[in-house]
Amino acid sequence: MKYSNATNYALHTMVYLTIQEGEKLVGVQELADMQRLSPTYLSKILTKLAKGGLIESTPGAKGGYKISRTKHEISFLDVINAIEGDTSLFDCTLHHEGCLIENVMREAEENMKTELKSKLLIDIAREAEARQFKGK
Amino acid sequence: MKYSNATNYALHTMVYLTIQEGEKLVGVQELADMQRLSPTYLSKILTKLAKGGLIESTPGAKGGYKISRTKHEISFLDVINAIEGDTSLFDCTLHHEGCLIENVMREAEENMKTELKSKLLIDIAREAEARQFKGK
DNA sequence: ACATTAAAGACTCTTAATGTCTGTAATTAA
DNA sequence: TTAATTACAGACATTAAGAGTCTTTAATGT
Ligand code: SF4
Ligand code: SF4
Repeated sequence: MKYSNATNYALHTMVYLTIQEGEKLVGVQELADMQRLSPTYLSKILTKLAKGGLIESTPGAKGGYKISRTKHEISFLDVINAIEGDTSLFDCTLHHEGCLIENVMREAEENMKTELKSKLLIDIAREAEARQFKGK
Repeated sequence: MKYSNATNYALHTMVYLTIQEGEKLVGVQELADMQRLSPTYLSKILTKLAKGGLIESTPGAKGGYKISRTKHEISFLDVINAIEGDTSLFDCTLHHEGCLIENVMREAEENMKTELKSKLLIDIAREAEARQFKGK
């Protein structure tokens, strides 16, 4: 029970794209080099992010990816959901009416997700930039 | 990224054992029937719970399982950890100094876990009994 | 036209989860 | 002492998901 590596790659990618300035397009090659991944593999992850509306892609020469226009609202949860899907961690298919076990699990998971929803990429990106500026 | 079925089985088993009265021993056969599982498979799960100190086993004829003496302190988190291990959900092996991504993920996970730690089996068991009593 | 780039899909490989089967050791009952 | 019952351990098979590669297609700019 772990988050997939793909989620990790997606988060790195998203932070990287968030930091980019202006409308500059970044190709999958650059993103893959940064994380030492195969471009084709990362490509699938990027497609998921694009389908989730978190990034925008431009095909063709000089094409690439850039962060979505909703840049300032994208949370960690958004990224995770785009990759992992937004299914519940605890999946009892039976769903008995008013199940106490499900209630506990769901509530706990909810606590995690509200936290992930409150953390925005833009904040992390700013913090990362600030550190770099301080030379730390 | 889901909790394993084993965790589900473990939770049901633990609630069931918590509800048992006195020191009555319950065999794996009964526990397996209850959940419509193969006894041998459930046996492995029970062994994990026993190793985790959540239940106590007695071998031999008339043997079986009963809830641990720490009955009143066992939380959902205890059960989950006994089955899934207590590793982190987000496993970046690199662990860069002061990583912002890890910080966010760890904090969110912590929120879930504190919730799971606060929920005790005994409370769920009591609630379940109360419902039964009310005929609901 | 040609080079570049994202997108899609088929495919393989690896790993973890799920589950079965068989045998062993401990305990009780006869 | 023997037999039945039960937990425990380990080998094994099956399945499902994740991780990753390769090839082809479509879109875009030069
Ligand atoms: S009681 Fe809850 S967890 Fe158990 S089978 Fe029913 S719905 Fe699932
Ligand atoms: S920055 Fe954080 S998440 Fe990324 S590789 Fe380093 S430790 Fe892992």
